[in-house]
Amino acid sequence: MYHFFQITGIFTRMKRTILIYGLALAVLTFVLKVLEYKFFIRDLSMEVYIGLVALFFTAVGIWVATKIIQRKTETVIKEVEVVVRAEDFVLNEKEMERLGISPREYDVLELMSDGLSNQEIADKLFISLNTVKTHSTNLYVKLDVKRRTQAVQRAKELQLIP
Amino acid sequence: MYHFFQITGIFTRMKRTILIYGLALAVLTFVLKVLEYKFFIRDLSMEVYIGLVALFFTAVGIWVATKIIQRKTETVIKEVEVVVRAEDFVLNEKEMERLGISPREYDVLELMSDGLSNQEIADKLFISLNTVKTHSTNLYVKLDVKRRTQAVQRAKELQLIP
DNA sequence: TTTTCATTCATACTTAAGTATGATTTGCAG
DNA sequence: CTGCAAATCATACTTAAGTATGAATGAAAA
Repeated sequence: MYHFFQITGIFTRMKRTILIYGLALAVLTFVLKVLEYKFFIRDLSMEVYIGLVALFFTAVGIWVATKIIQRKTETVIKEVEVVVRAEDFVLNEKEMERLGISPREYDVLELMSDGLSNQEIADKLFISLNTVKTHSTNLYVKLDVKRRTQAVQRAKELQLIP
Repeated sequence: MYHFFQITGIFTRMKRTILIYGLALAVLTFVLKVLEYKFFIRDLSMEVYIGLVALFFTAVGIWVATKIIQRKTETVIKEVEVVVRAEDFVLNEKEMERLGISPREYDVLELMSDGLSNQEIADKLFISLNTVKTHSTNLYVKLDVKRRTQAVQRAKELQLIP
C-alpha cells in the first residue's frame, strides 16, 4: 500500500524533472551560443568551456537527483517499554453468585480490604459493630477462610475485589 | 552524540566523492581529446558535443548525489505496553532501607501477607509468639499503620512484597 | 399467605492481635 | 573493647477479632 503510492509519486515527479532538465539544456545551449557569438567565447580554450559545461550539468545532475532519488528511509523502531499496572479489574459476578455473597457482605469485604477495623466499617455503613462481625463471620464461611487477611487474599484471587 | 557521528561520516564520504569526481573530469577531458584528434570529432556539431558532455556530467552529478545525500533516518518510537504482573515482582530495596525494616521483620511481613496468624508465623520461624508480636508492632511503626491488614496493603504499595 | 432470606442487632464468650516495658544475647563497627 | 542494633523472649495488659446463638424486621419468592 505504502509502496504503491511512492511509485506513483516518483513517476509524477520524473515527468516534471525531465521537462525541467530539457529546458535547462536548451537554455544553456542558447546562452552558450549568445556568449560565443557576442563576447569573449573565442578567447576561452576548449578545456575551460567544457569544464564550465561539466560543472553546470553536474550541478544539474545533483539537483535532479535530489528531486528524483527517493530518500532511503531507515526506519528505526525504538521500542519503549511502558509499564502498565494490571489494574484492569472486572468483578467476577459468577463467583459472587456461586459463593452466595450478599450485597451487604460485599460492602463489608470491600472496606475490610481497605484495611479498616470492624468498628470503622460499622461507622462507615451506619450499622453496629455486631452486625459487621456477623457479616464478616458469614464471609469467612463463604470464602472458606479463617481470618480477615485470608479473606482479602481469597477475594482478590477470585476477582471479587481489585 | 548520534548527530556527531553522522556529520563525521558525511565528510569522509565527501572527500572520496570529490576525488572520484576530479578523476572523472580528467578522464573525460582526456577521452574527448583523443576522440577529437584521432577520429570523427570534427564531424560532430558543437551542439551534439556539448550535449554528450552535459549528459555525462548530469549522470556524474546524479551519481555524486546518491553518494552525498544523507539518508533520512526515521525514528519510529513504538510504545510497547508491558503489563506488569505479580510475577514480575522486584523488591524495592531502597524503601526497605529507608524504612529500616530488618531481615527478620521482613520474614514476619511476608508470612503476614500470606494470611498467617501470629502463632502460625511463630511456628514457621521457630520463634515465640511474643517475638512475632514484637516484630509486627515494630513493623506497624515503620510502615506507619495500625493493623496487619494495612501493613500488608502498605507493603504491597511500596513494592516490599508481591 | 407463608416461607425464605438478607439485614440488622444483642449477649456472651473465646481467641487473636496489638501495646508497653524490660531483659538477654550476639554480632558488628567505631 | 565498648557501644549499638537486631533478635529473642517474658509478663501483663488492652483492644480487636472472631464464634455461637438467638431474635426481630421487611421484602420478595413460592
